[in-house]
Amino acid sequence: MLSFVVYLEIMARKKQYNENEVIEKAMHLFWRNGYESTSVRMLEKEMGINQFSIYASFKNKEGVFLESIKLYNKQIKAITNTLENSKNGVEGIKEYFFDFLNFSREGAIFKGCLVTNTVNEIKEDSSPVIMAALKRFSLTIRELFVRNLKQDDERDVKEIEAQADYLMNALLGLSISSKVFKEEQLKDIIKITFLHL
Amino acid sequence: MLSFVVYLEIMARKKQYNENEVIEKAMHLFWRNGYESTSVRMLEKEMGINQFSIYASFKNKEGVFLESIKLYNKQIKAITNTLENSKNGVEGIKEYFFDFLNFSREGAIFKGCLVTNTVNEIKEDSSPVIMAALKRFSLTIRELFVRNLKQDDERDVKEIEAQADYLMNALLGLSISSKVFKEEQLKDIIKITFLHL
DNA sequence: GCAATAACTAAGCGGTCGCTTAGATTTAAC
DNA sequence: GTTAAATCTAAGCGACCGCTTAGTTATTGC
Repeated sequence: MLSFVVYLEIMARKKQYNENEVIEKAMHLFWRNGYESTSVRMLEKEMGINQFSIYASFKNKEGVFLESIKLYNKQIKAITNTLENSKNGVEGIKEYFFDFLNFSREGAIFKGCLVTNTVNEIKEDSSPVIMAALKRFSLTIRELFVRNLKQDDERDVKEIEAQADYLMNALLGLSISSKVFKEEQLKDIIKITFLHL
Repeated sequence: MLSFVVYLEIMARKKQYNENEVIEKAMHLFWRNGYESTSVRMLEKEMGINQFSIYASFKNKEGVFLESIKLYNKQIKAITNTLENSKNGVEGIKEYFFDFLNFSREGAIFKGCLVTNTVNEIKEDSSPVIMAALKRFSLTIRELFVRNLKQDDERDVKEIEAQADYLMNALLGLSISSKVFKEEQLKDIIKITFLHL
């Protein structure tokens, strides 16, 4: 405890990097490459700092990734907020789908969803902490869908739950499709997805 | 050339395993674990043969995987044939979705689609041969969807193409969803997917 | 039985992985 | 200027990766 106070009082050499800035770079690398196939050596180069600094700041590779998801969450909040504040039911969800497409775009190519990409790659029992964080993220989105579906009051609870699952399925699919299909196709997919809701 | 004749005439020790049998085991391992995180040591144990034998029979790890896809194709042919022979348009595709769910089941858990799982994991430029095989597979399925959609003659070509993309998106989603959602939810997702087609 | 040959076992190759450590360098307090 | 502490660089740790090779074993034709 005392050592903590001492730590605060005596400052030695300053960090030569900003932790938020280097995480931003790490996040984009994970986003493009996935978790497993992003090595610490690659992170080193992309973040512009030595391995020692990576481990000093974020404990381990998993720590870097968890911070990357936090940042991802923060950035995607711009569009989830729009959804959260929308009062136009299904139409609001549809807009979220289009917003997500834009969000996942990097120039002409689509990177999909960082979370979905990683869920597909990670084994539950080898990375339980990461898996838990990813599931938490997905559930949040699904709850937003449920909330918006309730705004159109002709639906009963059971129907809403099933439709939320249907929408999650479409969104998960979109995360893969966006790497294969062209933009025009993706937009048409979204249109058809919402035709009968 | 002559050496080939000699090779046929003089048989030495016999292989102590059946190549088809060991590929079946390899395929299921890849299906459960994905390509990258299935190591040759794991294949060794699962296939019940030494690394030397693996490389002698299939050249390398990629070769084992390509043979696994071939087998996967052969096995899934049971349900794609049903789709190919169906004459009831959209209804036939819907049945394919349900058939696929059953096909991807291993007891209580769903393993998704071997092809989709791997597409998600592989980087195009690091495994171009595998990627090409996977894309070929996906296109075949999509073409079957188009064929069946044409059977209901009220659609024009442009609509059919868009609907085929929509269905592929749903199927890709299902491959992920099946690892997260319960069976009852998955079936409801399929039902809603086909509501308005 | 004997020589030839293919299939086996097991050890090991170079390379990369996530992560740690030894030692030099920068900062701050006195 | 001296000392203490945090941060840097760079080398290296053990483990695992895909793959190969040396040497043994089983099967064949004669």
